[in-house]
Amino acid sequence: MTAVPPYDPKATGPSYVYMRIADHLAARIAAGEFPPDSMLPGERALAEEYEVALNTLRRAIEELTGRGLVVVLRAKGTFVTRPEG
Amino acid sequence: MTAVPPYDPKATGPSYVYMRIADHLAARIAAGEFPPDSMLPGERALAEEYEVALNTLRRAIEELTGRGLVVVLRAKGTFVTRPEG
DNA sequence: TTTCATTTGTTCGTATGTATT
DNA sequence: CAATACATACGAACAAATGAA
Repeated sequence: MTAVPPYDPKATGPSYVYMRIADHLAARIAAGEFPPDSMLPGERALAEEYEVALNTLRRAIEELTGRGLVVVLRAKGTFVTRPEG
Repeated sequence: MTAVPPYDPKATGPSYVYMRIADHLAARIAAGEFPPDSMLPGERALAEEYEVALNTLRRAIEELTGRGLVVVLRAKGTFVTRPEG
């Protein structure tokens, strides 16, 4: 399992920034970069990393919660869910 | 069934603007002001009426969709769902 | 108890994009 | 093509919850 290529703002794929970021984060999770139960970097850190506004990054996280890949706990962090359980 | 009192930005209740607006809109729906299958006023109109930013009004609508009270159809409008089916 | 740092949550105002009619 | 209506995205500021000091 190779590492997920860095996020490329100009890559082809889903039209919307938040969706591309969600896909990219999902791939990083699937690749084991963020294992089950681990905490993701903070929203603001991720927003900086992906070079988007906070709201846009939050949209991406929202997408991941919708897919059941993460759970968000206020003032605590965003955590990778364990497949199944 | 009396009419829903006008929205009061300073009233007590849920702390968040979007939640108070969602509750207010839900009451208007329940009161029959917006009957099943009817279209709500546009987002911008409602944002003006409630004196909030567009994003905040949209957050309130999101809350209503979560409650199953409305469905949002892009470029068509926001429609009141029919209780049960 | 109070304070502080950390992290997510809300709200604003604005601009631009996309889908439907 | 134009009008309408919802959708995405930006940047900034402030609020609220949590836990540790």
